[in-house]
Amino acid sequence: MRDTGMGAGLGGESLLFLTDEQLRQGIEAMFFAYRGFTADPDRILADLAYGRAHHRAVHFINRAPGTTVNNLLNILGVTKQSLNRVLRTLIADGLVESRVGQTDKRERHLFLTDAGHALEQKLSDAQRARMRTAFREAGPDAVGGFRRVLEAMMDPEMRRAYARLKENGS
Amino acid sequence: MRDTGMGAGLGGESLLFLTDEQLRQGIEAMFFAYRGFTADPDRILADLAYGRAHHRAVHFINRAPGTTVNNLLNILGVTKQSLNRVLRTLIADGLVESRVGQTDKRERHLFLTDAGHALEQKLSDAQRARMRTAFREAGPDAVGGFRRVLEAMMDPEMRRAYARLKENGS
DNA sequence: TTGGAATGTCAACAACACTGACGTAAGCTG
DNA sequence: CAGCTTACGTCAGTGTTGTTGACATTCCAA
Repeated sequence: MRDTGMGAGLGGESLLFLTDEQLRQGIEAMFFAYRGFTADPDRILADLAYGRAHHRAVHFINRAPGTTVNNLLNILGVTKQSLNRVLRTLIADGLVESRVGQTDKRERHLFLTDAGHALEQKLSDAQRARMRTAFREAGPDAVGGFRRVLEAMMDPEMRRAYARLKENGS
Repeated sequence: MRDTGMGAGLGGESLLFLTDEQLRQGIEAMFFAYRGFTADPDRILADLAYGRAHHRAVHFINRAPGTTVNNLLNILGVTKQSLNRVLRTLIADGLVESRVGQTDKRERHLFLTDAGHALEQKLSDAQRARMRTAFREAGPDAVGGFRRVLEAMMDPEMRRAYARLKENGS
């Protein structure tokens, strides 16, 4: 509060992007964009009697193969009961394999089966296609800004999880 | 397909942001950021026995006072039955007023009451605070890119709705 | 004026989140 | 070894939010 905008050595006029109206537009942009973001996978999932929760599980198991249930729980931010319902169907349908840990036998390590990889591919192809189009349309500079704002919007804990996954993938 | 990246006169190296890995990171950034985006209002709503759907309804009624149920339906992208349940509780609790249309008596025009405005203020204060922090952290250029990418990610119909709201607010 | 389209409401159901309680197996610690 | 904790799974119950289906009201046009 009581920030007149001259604190960080920024000229007052460059703070136009912090007006309430600009912030509201950012909020609405997030809302509408997220709908587009999930629309394509949702259509695919609807035919398979799966939902968004299954998509998320498959995505992160693919991203971090061998991850434990607890780890996945923290990333997804749901209760174990909720995740368990999803994992049970994925394992029953042969998309995910759960292996007892070698060093710690209490842990279950999760892997995608071939069928699981096929679904993951199908879902992420659709989602990446939209992301690719959006990135191409907006250009490289915009993509950098996009990523910086999103990162700043995350809870600190999620920012760490996100950073860990980034290292994982590169 | 078969786009070698030289089409629009861009050098090959500036297309690094379109690699699968970059796209995956964009996807995960959206996922984690959206969680942060909704976290603060969710906390407030939990105490009031309301959910995200109530927040969305209140937000857009505030944004376009007098809007019809049908109009709100299109913006929110849910069935009228789903919206109706939410509106019913909001009206019963005295946060929203529903007035029968003058020219077309089938329509209901929606308005926030004083109590409704108070809730909207409380929710959007929290959400704007996070957005403001993120915008400030990322800087004005990043905000422009953020908005451009999000806009490109929307379904065309939602992009139009978004543009209409923007004009409305300015 | 009659029949269809548009608008909105009520009822029932499914997906997915939550809490709370409990059970089992495995690891850790005094 | 005994007792505590951790990791995972499950059962039962509840709430929000989405869905379809059926229906009433109102408007408009043939």
